[in-house]
Amino acid sequence: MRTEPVNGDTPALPRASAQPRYRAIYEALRQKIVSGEWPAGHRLPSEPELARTFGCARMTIGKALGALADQRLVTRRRRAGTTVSRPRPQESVLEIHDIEAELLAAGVRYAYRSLTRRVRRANAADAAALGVPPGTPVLALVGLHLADARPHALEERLINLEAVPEARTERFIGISPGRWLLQRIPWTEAEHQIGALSADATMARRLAIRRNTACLTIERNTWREEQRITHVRVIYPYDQHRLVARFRYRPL
Amino acid sequence: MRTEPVNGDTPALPRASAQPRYRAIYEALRQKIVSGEWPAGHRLPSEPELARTFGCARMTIGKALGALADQRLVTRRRRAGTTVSRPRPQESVLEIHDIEAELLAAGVRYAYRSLTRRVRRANAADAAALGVPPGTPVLALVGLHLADARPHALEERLINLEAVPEARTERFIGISPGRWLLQRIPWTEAEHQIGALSADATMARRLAIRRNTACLTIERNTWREEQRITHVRVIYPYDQHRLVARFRYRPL
DNA sequence: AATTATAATATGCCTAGACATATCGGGGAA
DNA sequence: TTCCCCGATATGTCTAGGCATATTATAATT
Repeated sequence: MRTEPVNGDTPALPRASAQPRYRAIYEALRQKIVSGEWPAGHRLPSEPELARTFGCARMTIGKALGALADQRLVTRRRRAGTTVSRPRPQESVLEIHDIEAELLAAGVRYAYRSLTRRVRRANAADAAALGVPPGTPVLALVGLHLADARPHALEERLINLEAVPEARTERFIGISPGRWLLQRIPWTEAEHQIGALSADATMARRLAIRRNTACLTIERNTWREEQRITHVRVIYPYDQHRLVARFRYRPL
Repeated sequence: MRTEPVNGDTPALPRASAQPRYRAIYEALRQKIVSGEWPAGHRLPSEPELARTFGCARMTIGKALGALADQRLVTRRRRAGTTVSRPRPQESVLEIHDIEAELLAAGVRYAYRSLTRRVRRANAADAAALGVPPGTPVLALVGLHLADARPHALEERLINLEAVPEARTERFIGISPGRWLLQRIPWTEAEHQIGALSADATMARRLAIRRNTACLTIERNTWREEQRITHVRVIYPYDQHRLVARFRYRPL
């Protein structure tokens, strides 16, 4: 297929084409699949065969097929070969962003206002939410994310002071606790729960909305290896905010 | 570092260890980062250096470093080298599953009940939701996802009949429209919006909940290449359902 | 001092060949 | 027939070496 030998015995791709070879192959194979020419269950040619067809080394084919497998477009099994997957399950991923970054990206003036701040030993509720033994020292924060000086989201946060002792004296002036934590602690695991609730009187007052307005809630737990770092619940008035995510086929 | 030569001149890893070498290297480097031994901004040794240290080929190191880069733990730039990234942004991904698969996984009896079904030419609202010109033939469906014979979620769906003409005569008995579509059409792109709303009278009746209950909504648009396939809005009573997602560091 | 060429360096991509491993099929033994 | 072993096959991983390209540091020039 390819017809441009170069110097040496292994032509190292003097391509005028801007994209690497494995990607061109990835695109070509992907096209066969999404066009329907290769339906679900169709078996692709073997790596050595494709290598002959495309005139490249087997490893290059392997890289392209590996990418297709990463995208779940094909399934690969030794001896059985590579087959087109069933249409992908109705399952996708939603990115959950840092509120501050999100607002800044939208060109809005962002601020965080701390409402309450308490250092205490974890009570039963704290212990359950944060997943630490009762009595563990925690920092409990409530604050407001402001967009152009208007309430945008309400945040209720617990920080495990055993994991982050520096937080005990931090005042969170001009920086949100989320940002502050991220500049210090890399998390290795996170759990999210998304739900809905009707605003109670306190939430309504703080967010400047009517009582019983339907709100979106996001709870997030983060770990660093085995240690719990923080638990946070963010409450968004539904009419001001929607989580949006778009998933196009990633061109690698 | 490695001390077991094999036959030939290129020992092809007769490892007793179950994991491939590039993964062991990935783990070793990752440990340095998440432990804090290599803080953000730290520059890693170059590929040739690491290859000497670990006693393997440069390509194997490249695979391990590439994996770290995929996980956003490091940043790689030519000539500049590989550096430890800033702690990852507060951003994550949430998996949105097929309702049916989700319920089955939870060991619950699942059923779909069709409530209304209309074939029509797209009115203004249809056209806006589905993103097709007004007048395009569409199939409008409303149905209920049942868990153990109790209402679990309400689904409002539009299907573009130009993209999926077979849907015109399909009755969706015993199979949900989502499932049915997925068995036919692979989608290549999807957009999700998550929001909250208060149940109106109709929703409340269909879902057997009280009016004004806060509900979670998920809207999803899917494309196949450039063509719109379907638009769906699913409404979950908040007290019956939460979206949960957990993200641990993926061991490759 | 500011700008521009140049060399060095680290990653990115590729090749050809090799051994490793899972698994599918078929043939032979119980 | 049923079970087990064994060869064939396709992918998984690895090596050693090479050219390509972006970027940075340095030297030369204006």
